[in-house]
Amino acid sequence: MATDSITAAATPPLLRRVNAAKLLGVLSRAGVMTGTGLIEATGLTRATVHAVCNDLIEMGWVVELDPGHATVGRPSRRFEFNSRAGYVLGVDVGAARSTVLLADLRGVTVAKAGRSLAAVKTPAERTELVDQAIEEALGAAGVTHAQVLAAGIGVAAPVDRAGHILADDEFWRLFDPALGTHLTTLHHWPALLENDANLATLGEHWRGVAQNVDDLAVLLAGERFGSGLMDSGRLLHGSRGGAGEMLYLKLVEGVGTTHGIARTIRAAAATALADPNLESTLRELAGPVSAEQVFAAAGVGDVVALGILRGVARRTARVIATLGILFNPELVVLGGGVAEAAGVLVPEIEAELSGFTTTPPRVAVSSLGDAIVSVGAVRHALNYVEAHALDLELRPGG
Amino acid sequence: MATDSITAAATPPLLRRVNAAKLLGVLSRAGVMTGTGLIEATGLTRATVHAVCNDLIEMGWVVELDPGHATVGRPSRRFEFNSRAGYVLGVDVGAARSTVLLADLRGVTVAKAGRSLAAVKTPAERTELVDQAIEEALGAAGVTHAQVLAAGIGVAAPVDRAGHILADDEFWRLFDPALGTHLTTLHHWPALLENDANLATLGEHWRGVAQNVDDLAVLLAGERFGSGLMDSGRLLHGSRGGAGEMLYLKLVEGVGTTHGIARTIRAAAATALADPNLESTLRELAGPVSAEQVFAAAGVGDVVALGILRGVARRTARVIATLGILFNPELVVLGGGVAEAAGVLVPEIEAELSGFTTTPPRVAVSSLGDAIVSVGAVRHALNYVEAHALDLELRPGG
DNA sequence: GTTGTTTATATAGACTCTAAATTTAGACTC
DNA sequence: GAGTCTAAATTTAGAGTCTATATAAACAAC
Repeated sequence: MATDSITAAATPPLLRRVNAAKLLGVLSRAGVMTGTGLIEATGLTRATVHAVCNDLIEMGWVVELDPGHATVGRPSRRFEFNSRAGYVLGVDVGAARSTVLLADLRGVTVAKAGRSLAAVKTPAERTELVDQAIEEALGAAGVTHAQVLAAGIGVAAPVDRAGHILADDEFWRLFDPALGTHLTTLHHWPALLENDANLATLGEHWRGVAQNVDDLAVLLAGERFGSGLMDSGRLLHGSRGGAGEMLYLKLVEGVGTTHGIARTIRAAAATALADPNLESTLRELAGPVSAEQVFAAAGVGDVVALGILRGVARRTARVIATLGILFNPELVVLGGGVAEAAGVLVPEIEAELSGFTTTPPRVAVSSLGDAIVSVGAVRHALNYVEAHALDLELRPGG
Repeated sequence: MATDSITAAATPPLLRRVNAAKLLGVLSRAGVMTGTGLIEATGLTRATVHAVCNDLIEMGWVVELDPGHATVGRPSRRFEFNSRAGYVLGVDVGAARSTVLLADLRGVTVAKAGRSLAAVKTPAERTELVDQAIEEALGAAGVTHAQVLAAGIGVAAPVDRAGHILADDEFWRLFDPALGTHLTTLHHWPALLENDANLATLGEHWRGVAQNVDDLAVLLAGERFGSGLMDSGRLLHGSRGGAGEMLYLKLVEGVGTTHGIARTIRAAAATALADPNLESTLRELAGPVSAEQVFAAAGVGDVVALGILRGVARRTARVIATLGILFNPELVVLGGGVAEAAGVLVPEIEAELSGFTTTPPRVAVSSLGDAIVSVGAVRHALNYVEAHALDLELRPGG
């Protein structure tokens, strides 16, 4: 708004760029199209469509297939988006584990790898293990470094719009000061850092339960609450990448901490079993009770477990209520470690929500499981590739 | 993202549109520029600049001035943005009062009018009074209906991105079902509805204390808390226009209601004075104590008043903390009825905030006073005009 | 009045698109 | 198997946009 934007003047070649980008976008979503199909989809004339397609074939983004079997008339040229013109990486650098997805340009996963980070003691060790996972994924698919066009990297830290981890925050500065620069400089591709909850939001919007939902919140709810917020299809970042931070929960009645669902369940179970008068199948288990065990016990009717889950649902409803009222998303997606099991909480959560607002958001549980962040990281990288497609140089694989 | 957008193909005239829009934007911000200045600002060549300027002069958006006194060389053509090519209205339809600003295309106010809505009983009466204020402003400036290009209308209700008041909400449906359609159909200009807190945010961003701050929250804090949220220069709306709604405050410890600063102060004063043991200058006042009186008493050292304000500051800090943590704005602006007086609360609020987060937003008090919403409404209308400038037909005034 | 500087105007060339005419490739018909 | 039909590809002409360069104009200074 205030920018006097000395962006370049619009010259005739800009038209070709605009039309080429548009055609490539249409084709990448459709996969294969004929010339006539592209004419209808883009509004361009046949002459232009062919000229643009020839350009894109030259650049490597499009390949021409054998003409299809025409029923009548001259056979069409058939164009296919060259989804193997390059690859992207989606990397989730979690607290306990790093997951790497290697995907083609349509987002189809071609390799997967992971490393446990549980024993990591230094940032350098973590980076090394992440690199190992990346190399493993590339090796498994036979993809060279030069073929990778971008990598999305999810971290559990505030990341601003420029992809920088908030340096002011001492915790994260200790955590991984060099992860971003390391990955960006060591490899040939841009490493696009983003907050993990934001990537989870991109993931659900792209391939999860929030497709076609442009006003969205994703609540990572396993060990610690964190959220990603999307308004009109755009992720929020705030001034220092802190949007979605949930530390305010310590001010919310009936919530009090940012402890997530799994952690809250474990604590509640420990408290309940400390009371010798309560009878529960949970008592038969050896060692501390896990959240999964409580869900399982509730599934077979254990009264104590059901009581714990009811309390957790009510608490979670309060978390969702604050987000839902202030942001007004159409949908709140529960993700993170407990996502599948948390499905049983949804009815109770929704019932509770209606006590806080007359226009509550819908509540759903993630369908992406462990991959919620890494799938979003792939989408993040693809967004970059789509935005810069005509500027990137494609290199054929070895 | 999911849209297969059958937007029109990019044809050569699009270039002219792009360049004309850019040049007009530069000129509207600068006021008067020479051809050479426009060349530098736009990156276009002289031939193109002149061609575009001739087009814009033809359309009425630009006027050519007498050549300036050249120090050396051939005198430049001088072009001026024709800020009187049309006008916009900024209308604040508040609970108690409606304020109308009439502004030229650079946003300079050329007339002002208002009506009290205190005695209004029906929507039709309200609409009638708003219309009266509009007519008064137009009459005072000698501007005809045909010269008005757009009107921004602020209402204290959720308004979605399309400018529709949330119809589901029974309160607002009773309030003013037909205000939008009435104003749109009765006059020749588009009436662009928007939530009042959102307009306040536009206003502060444009002409208030938040200039150059693109991650911003404005907290209307007079009788009832309401907020407008801006991320990266864009207003948030949520799925049904409810973004910024603060009903969640009833779940926040130490807040409990959406009652604003003025209302909270009055209630605290009444409570304090009910205790016969407390000595205070407030006791000498006749009738119920107003918020202004408490601010005044505190200003002269009244201990009870100071205690009330301290409590209000702490409560307000909790409101700002929730917004500040979840949204991470760079700045939170306090606006509404108590804005000027609330300046004295800021130090206490900021001190309190640092107890909730290590990265609190800055806190400031609105500089726009009563006009916060109507100024934003003018900006909202101007945004529309700028976006559609080349499609609008300008009509000379009578 | 001549010179110098800056700007305005005119012309030529390049790139882009559309629109319309022409050609082509395959299927179908007799 | 030659002719016909159809849809698509290709070619050609025309219009709009920009830049770059050359030429003309207006004013100041000497």
